[in-house]
Amino acid sequence: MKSIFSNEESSIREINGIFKHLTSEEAEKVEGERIVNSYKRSTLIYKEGNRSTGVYCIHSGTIKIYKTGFDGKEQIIRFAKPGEIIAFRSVLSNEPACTSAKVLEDTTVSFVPSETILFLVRNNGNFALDLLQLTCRELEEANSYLTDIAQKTVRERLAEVLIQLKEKFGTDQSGFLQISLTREELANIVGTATESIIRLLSEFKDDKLIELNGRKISLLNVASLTKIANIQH
Amino acid sequence: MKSIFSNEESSIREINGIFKHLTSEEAEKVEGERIVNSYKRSTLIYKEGNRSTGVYCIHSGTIKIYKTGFDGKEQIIRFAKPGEIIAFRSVLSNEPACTSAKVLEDTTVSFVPSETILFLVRNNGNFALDLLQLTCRELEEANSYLTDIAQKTVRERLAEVLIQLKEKFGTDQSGFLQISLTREELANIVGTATESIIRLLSEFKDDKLIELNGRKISLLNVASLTKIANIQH
DNA sequence: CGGTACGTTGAGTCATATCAACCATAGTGG
DNA sequence: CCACTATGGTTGATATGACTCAACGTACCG
Repeated sequence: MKSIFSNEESSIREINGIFKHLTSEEAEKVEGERIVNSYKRSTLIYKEGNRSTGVYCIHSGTIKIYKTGFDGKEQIIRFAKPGEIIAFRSVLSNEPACTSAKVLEDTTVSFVPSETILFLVRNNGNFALDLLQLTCRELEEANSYLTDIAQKTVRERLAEVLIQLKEKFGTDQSGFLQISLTREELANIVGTATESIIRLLSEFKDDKLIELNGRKISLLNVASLTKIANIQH
Repeated sequence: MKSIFSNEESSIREINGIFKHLTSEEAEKVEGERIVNSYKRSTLIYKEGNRSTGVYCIHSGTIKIYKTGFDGKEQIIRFAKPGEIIAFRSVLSNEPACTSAKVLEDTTVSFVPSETILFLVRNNGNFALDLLQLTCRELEEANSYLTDIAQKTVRERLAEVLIQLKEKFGTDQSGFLQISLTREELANIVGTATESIIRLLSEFKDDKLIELNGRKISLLNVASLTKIANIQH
């Protein structure tokens, strides 16, 4: 496991794939302009409606990105983990943030100012292309999940979300997902009520598809879950 | 109203805003490489799973972009009208298309090969930035609609969709929306069953919120519809 | 020790999906 | 010119998934 220190000392090009095509001078410029910060669990990094003054490259920890719906209910859009960047949409489109970001697991980030990012986009075509691919990937995921929410049942979506969480965060030695979410947060990903999540998790548990230990979840039968989720390949 | 001919003859920079920052030489390059095509209603322009070899800039007509869900049901992601481009996601990320595009109203498009687009991204930072803003705008819309589908009722979403259609396509002299959709297509935007759309449209009609004439829809009381839609500003 | 946040369960309700029947229209082919 | 078929629209009856509300348990924290 890398310490925060080793991350701070390593080059920005290694920390975050998005910077892989920077020239040495560009990388040095970013090194000089980035600001490393640490945030504790529950810290709000940025808030819907505010302008972003830069992007955050995540060194360590986990962050949830969510939108607040009409009645204040949050819809989790995605999670960000080490190697990913957040707030780039607001920076690139020069508009207020349309999501909020809150720390799930204590995190260390590099803040890179908007002007630096925009400078790089204008001056390094490969960097621009990498960013475009990043936004396009997110766009694809958003459209795909849109279709799922519109067409699948809550049960199917929960199975799918569990599988995605496993793919994204992996498992510890005991097989438990390496992400800890409240039932309410799970509900806010799937797009349902907390009680529905609780009942479905119990069902999955009774059916020996998963194992539960407080907030820890282990997938016992991915094949069956995949079938339940109706995942297309 | 512009004729197809005048569109073909006008500069690509005027036809599509995305090209507004091209240099004269770049614009000329695009002029030389684009291929103008016309498609009749119901033509499939590209299909989910296939690779795109370029983007399509729409001169005239309307196109629906949709994903096919697990059981074959289509989810309409967006509509494209003159001045917009389609298939850029697949081109930029160099992946198979994750949506299909079908002609709703006879259309004329300029096909611009992938290599041309990628060349421009790499060589013109402002073009890259414009494309980034375009993808970011779509990303925002996708996330926003994701939240709506997850949290709002069908009734709320239908009201919202009707308002969005009015904003995007406008109305004719009689006040009818300038887009003609089947009940099934409406259902495939809102993410519900055809029968539900029919019933809700009748309700709205009974409540004097809309007027119906076959597929033609006129919004009589946008204020009430906005309230029903719970649209946040 | 009281407070707060989270988790769980049961009961009742409602919005929406599903199923089925039917009508209208238009295009097709013999 | 007429059956034939396909497509789209409508309505009613019924089923049910999921939400809401309410009560209660648990655990941690100051």
